[in-house]
Amino acid sequence: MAEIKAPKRPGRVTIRDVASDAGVSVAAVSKVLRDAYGVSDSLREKVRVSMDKLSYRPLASARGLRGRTYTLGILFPDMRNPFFADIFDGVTSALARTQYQAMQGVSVHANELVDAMIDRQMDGFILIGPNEESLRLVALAKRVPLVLVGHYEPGAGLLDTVNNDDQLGAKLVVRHLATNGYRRIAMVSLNQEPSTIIRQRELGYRIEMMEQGLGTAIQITRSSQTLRDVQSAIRKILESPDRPDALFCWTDLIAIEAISVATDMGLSIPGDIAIVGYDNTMYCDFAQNRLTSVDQSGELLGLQAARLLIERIEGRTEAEHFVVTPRIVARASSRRS
Amino acid sequence: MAEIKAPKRPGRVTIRDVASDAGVSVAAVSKVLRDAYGVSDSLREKVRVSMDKLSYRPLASARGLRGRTYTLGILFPDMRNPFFADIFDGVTSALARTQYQAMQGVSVHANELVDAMIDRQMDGFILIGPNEESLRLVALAKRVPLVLVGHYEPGAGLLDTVNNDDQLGAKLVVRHLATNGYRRIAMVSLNQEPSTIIRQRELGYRIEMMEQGLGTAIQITRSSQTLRDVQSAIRKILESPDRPDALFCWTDLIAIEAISVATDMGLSIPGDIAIVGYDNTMYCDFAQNRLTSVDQSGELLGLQAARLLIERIEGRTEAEHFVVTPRIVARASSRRS
DNA sequence: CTGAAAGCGCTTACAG
DNA sequence: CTGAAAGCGCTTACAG
Repeated sequence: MAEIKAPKRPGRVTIRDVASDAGVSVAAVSKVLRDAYGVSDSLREKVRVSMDKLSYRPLASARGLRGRTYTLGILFPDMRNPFFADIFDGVTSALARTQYQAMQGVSVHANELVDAMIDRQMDGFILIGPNEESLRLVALAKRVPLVLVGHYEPGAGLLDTVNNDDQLGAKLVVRHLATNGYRRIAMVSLNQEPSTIIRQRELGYRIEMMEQGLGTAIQITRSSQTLRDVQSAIRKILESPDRPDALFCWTDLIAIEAISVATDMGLSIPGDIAIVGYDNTMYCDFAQNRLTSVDQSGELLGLQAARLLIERIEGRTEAEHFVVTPRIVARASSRRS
Repeated sequence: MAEIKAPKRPGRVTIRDVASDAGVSVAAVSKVLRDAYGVSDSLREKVRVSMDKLSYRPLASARGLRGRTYTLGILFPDMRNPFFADIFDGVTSALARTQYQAMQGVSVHANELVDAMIDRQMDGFILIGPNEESLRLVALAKRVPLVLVGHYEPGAGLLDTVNNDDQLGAKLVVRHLATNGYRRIAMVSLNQEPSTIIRQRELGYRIEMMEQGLGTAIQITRSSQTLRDVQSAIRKILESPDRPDALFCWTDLIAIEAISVATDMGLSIPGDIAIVGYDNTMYCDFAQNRLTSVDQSGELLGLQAARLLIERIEGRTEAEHFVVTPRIVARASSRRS
């Protein structure tokens, strides 16, 4: 008739085991766990020893029921843009010496996934290049700590943002191309409406084209991100009678596809057409691409995003907006010999 | 003096709210949630209505404390290999109509991350190309449902595996190259010890080289995955006095780097050197690569992995090992004109 | 500084 | 078929 407490999670060491091993209360162990004050050094030491001895690991979801889970959600709009790996590297290194752990999610529309992650008690979120409307993002920030990478939301005091100066980046591209003698510079952009960074790049492109006296050559083509759409959009541009002599693509992956289409059509790069990307990903350096691109330090952006998010979670209430200055990295794809 | 129950999670609708709204017990709502039997249609209906009305979402971590969290961990060894995106697409589509949600993690060594994810109550794991030793993986499978993609573990009855026939894939490559007149076919492999799929590819390469009477030309170079190491390894191969006339790279990303190095050195592809990859990722099709590769249907692998994992979680105990037959996709990088 | 008790939002036996 | 109670592993006030 003994009371039977079947351990559901076989072998899992709980806070109770640690407490009894150390000869202290459960609450004391919890305090040591959270680095809370009000524990003597000797008690802390005893608990630490027991935790090590028993290889104790706190169950995040149990902690989350009252406090934090020390889990951050990092959301990407897709898995194929190589730039995101750079950002992720930054996040990883920022988290390395903390007790926070990153879980990633991938979804074109972050909304549902964020809800699912909130159900799973994430402490906060980094949204990379979110395709959501600003209003939704601001509403979300009311519920949970939020940092946006690649989305302008200057007015909002509820959330932090991390960006490069996209307008400047686009200007640098146009300036570089104009300096190299290109005139009919077209831009390949993205047709996702809420993307504020794309709009900034378009704006920078327009402004600098005017500045360079090339206003009449302004031509923006907006395409989805699917390989099929991108290819047909680019093909259409390159087949037009008044073919541009330079193509500014909003991200490297598109630029690489543009190189492919142009090559397929027998056009020489940069003789017949210059091609420039954005993000300066590893593919730019490959000899088959030699792609001029704008470096926006993805790793730095990721690092700052993680830092800002943790600060938020730990209590900061004023918004911070981190901006890095981009620089152009010229390669053969846009240099007239 | 009224009892104050401060709602910690402001605005969160709980199972209790639903129960009182529907006029039933908390246990009844839980049963509807879990699709458990022993609930009348009318009760179920009442509960459903209340859940919708209140926009109720169960808190996964609270569920996890006793039952499941309906969360799967998908672990990748890195974020830069484009093949993993194909696998992920398959996982995503398999999960679309289920209540399971995938969270991704990225880590060269899955071990620590899996522990962190177990702390976060994931119901099971898909490990993509794990770099862990078999013993550790088997031990892990004793603790939690586990499916391996890209790792052979035939003996183990505790875990499921999903693979393409890597040995056959490598044979197809050698056969294709030999048919196209290449003789000195070298292989660029990976120096990570526990990788069973790489060993299978090496084995297939060796066997088929012998088969083709090219045994004396067998040459395997093992490199790490860092850009730097890969480039210097390939450069060394291509600069050697008895330069191979074909390079079989264990994954597309390496092959693309090989194209870069060869191009840099002024070698023509496929005239001076043929290059073949593995995985048939989207980059193979680009005109600047035109890379021959082995298609192993990443999406199908991901789909099967997700299916097997859910089956495991829901009770299957015998192991299943899914194998897809690879096929070679020939492109210009290995075709002598 | 330390600990007993209540509670987070669910699920799980167990009665009825 | 339905529900009251105990419990999952933690944290949080609150006493002492």
